[in-house]
Amino acid sequence: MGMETTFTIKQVAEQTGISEDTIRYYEKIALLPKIARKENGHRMYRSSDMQTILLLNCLKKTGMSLDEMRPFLDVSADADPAEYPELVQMLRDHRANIVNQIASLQQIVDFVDMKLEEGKYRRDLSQEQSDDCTEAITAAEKEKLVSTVQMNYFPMPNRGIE
Amino acid sequence: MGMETTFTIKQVAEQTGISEDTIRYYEKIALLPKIARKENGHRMYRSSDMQTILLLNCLKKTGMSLDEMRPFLDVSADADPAEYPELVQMLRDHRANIVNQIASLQQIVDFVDMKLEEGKYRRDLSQEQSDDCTEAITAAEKEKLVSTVQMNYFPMPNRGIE
DNA sequence: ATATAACCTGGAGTTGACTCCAGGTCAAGC
DNA sequence: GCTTGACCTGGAGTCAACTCCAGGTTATAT
Repeated sequence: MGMETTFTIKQVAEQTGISEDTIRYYEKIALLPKIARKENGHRMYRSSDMQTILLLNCLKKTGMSLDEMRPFLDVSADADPAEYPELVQMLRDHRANIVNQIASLQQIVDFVDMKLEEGKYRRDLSQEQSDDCTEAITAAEKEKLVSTVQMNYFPMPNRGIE
Repeated sequence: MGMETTFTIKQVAEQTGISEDTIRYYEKIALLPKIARKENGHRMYRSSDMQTILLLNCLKKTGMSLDEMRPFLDVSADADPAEYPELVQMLRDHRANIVNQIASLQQIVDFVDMKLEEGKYRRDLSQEQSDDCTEAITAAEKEKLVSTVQMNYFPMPNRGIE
């Protein structure tokens, strides 16, 4: 019968790179659901639990606090999101923030790449779009006599560090 | 002669939304350079200082620790980056992380949007690309019987919440 | 039989990033 | 002359997010 494969906490820790203590901590503060136990009391993680842990870690890296993550998990778990329209708005807002942040980071990277190549810089369209971040970087860069650069995304530039 | 306009700490706090205490703290831990003083000892911020503060705030929002920000500030300040190739690599790495993160967030948002529209979902190419984050989400979503979705960036979807 | 290893719990300790406070200076207004 | 407000300093306090630990159980290996 459908015996789902499960993992020990050690395995989960190894595979996710997150410490056992932290994983237990996430359960303690209810970021993870109650994990099922074996007869001996040891936790048995299902792969969906592991995915949730990875998701937490990912959201954390985007600067989200553990508390802020709860709604994300709710939507992922309850699967009934039409009930929470403001939650969806939160998701959208957070994405918008991240979009702005990456734009800013992209500019920093472009800036650095540019300096490496000394002189070879391309200037293109400067789109509208406003967030403290983008402003911060464009303005900071202007101080160094570099104008706004185009933002390009997925194709990692990899321009010669030669 | 070139009298640059300066700002009081209060003004900087108001304009950046960051508290005076925090601004002083950043100087204390040398994330900001020594800020010039007036005769009476009060700090005089130049607009480049303000931009640096905004940059710090922006990087913070992307989940970077204050310590990790230091190299970014060095490159921005010293303007001599060919000396630090591993620093450039750091920048690239961080950007790559963020790119992956936004891809993941995009998928979450798409997922939620999809659920709102109940049934109308588009499935496109699923690119390669690997990061715990993207894996976490795609796998988590598969659990809910939703397949990988295409990532689209700047045009905010804004599909009817109707 | 016993040691080793993987797990458990509750709670204390640590770290990073602020945030608050007491006590003091200085300049302007009443 | 005195109060008010904006600033200063050093240091203590707070909060989130871990991280560590002591003391205990159970399963496997020698």
